[in-house]
Amino acid sequence: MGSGTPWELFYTKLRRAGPYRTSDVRHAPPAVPSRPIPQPLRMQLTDQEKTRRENLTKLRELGIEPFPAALFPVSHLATDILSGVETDAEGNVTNFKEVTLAGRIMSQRIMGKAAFANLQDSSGRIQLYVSRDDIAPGEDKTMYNTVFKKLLDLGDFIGVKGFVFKTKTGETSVHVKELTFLGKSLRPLPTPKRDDEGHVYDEFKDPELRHRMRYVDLTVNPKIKETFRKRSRLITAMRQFLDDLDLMEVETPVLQPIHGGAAARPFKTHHNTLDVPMYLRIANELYLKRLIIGGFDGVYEFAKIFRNEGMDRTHNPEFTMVEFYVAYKDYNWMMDTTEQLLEHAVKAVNGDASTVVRIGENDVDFGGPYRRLSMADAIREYTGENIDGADEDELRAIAGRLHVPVDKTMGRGKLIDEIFGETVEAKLIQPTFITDYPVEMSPLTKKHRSKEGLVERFELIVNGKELANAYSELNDPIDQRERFEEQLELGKRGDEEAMALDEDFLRALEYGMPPTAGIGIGIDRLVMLLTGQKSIQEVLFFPQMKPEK
RNA sequence: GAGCCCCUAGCUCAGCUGGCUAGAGCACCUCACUUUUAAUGAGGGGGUCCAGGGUUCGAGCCCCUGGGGGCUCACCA
Repeated sequence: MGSGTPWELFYTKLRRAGPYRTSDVRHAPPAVPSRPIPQPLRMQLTDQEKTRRENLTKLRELGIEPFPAALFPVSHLATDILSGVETDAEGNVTNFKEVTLAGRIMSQRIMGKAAFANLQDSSGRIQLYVSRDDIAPGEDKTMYNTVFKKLLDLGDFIGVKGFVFKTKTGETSVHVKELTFLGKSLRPLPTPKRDDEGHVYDEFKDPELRHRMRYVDLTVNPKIKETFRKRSRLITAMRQFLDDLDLMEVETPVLQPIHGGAAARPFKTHHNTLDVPMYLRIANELYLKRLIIGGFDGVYEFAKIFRNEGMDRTHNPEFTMVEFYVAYKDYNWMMDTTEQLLEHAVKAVNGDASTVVRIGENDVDFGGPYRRLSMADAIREYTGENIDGADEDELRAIAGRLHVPVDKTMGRGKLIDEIFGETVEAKLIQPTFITDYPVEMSPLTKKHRSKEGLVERFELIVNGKELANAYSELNDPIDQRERFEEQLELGKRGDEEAMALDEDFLRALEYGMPPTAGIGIGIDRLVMLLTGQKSIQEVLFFPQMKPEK
């Protein structure tokens, strides 16, 4: 490239101003002395990137600011027009005489003195019709010949003002009278196309690229927005339901000195001023119970939880749970409430009165009441084996007969859990409450009011997977201390997931806690169910990724 | 963690048994075209074939090592 071209001048200016003003540079991690300084600047631009930068410069030379500061007064969304257009007997559009829209240019079909383009806004796409003599009415045709045809690139944000009409082929379109640049795109977007039969060509589908560059994914695959809209509607509906129950939304610490309330490996960090180790929470349960102890009758929190464990299509290191705790209730009440909550939420997500969700081959109905089955009854029903009162040796024999793999370290509780998980869980497609778990697996749960060796706990299983976990909360501080001590023993034997003893929580319990029902519902898993997504990465905007090379 | 598969242009992909200057469609550039719609027609540019070693007269292709990714299975929600 010769010097002195607009591009070259622009490029030189940029270099003089300091490197390429992207936030990459400012927020780059400080260089580690022992390693080479990472080179964040991609000085090698592709032809298409160079062209776009040249176009940017040329726009400025023509007095057109590609990144204007002023607000742009949008009057309509694309879908408002597509769904609201009215025509008379001759097929002429009778409304939308003046509309102003803004969005990205996603395609251009130029035919000499006229052109069609597609504008994509947050609601969808609408076709634009641009004719030379309309946007360049005088002698000077620069606005059309140069600005529209040459300097406008796919992906640019523009605003248009015009009127609505239908083309010969009947497509509702905006006849553009005025075009405003709102934000130039300097990189070419992937260009998926769809034909009349709905076949998509050149789809942008590499999961890694889609997740790393979710902004591109959302732009070129706008359908995926629907998953995230459903996620948002779900959370809104759940919040509304919990508010209507007179529960209070609260926030509790993410940074915790002791990672309690669940069995999982934590992320460890360090607080400099206090000079103490800290953990990102693996649960918020113990804090919510402290609030019940403090006198709130009902609290809930939509909580980001962090667990330092494997990553796969159902596990992300950070995920979202809603937990709520209600005083003077028990797990039976919580089952009733959970049915109502999910029924309400699923209707909101579906957008109608339907409580049915199609999941794979099955229609799953979230309308209550759900089947309630004790763990022992479930195992009896699905395997014919009776685990009631079985000791450890008998359980091993049962596991053997059912071909459930077990190992020597497993105690009674773990054996029952394995038998259930291997033989029953996957078969429970419709929402089912499995109740009354072995005490060994549930250190925070109240002992069963009538069944020896069990606790008042339920899990909600849907489509063969756990969706929620709830208890009558253990409020006897002496029992709680014993349970923690059993966990400490497990920890000493090498169980990395054993729960830590939280002395302050025990102190709180000793001041007295009302009987309380509590539950945690995995939001990401629920969204996966309700949107038919098979991987958690598809229901998180920004799933955790390995660092980009 | 185990097994299988993949990495070639901005995107989606071909590339035979190792053999001339590595290809296609879309995107991009130039030209034509005033109701197109995967617009069309003509012409053009664009590549660290993931990286590094090896075998070979010759490697996108074979071998080794490393990196990245996907899928399936097992465990944590």
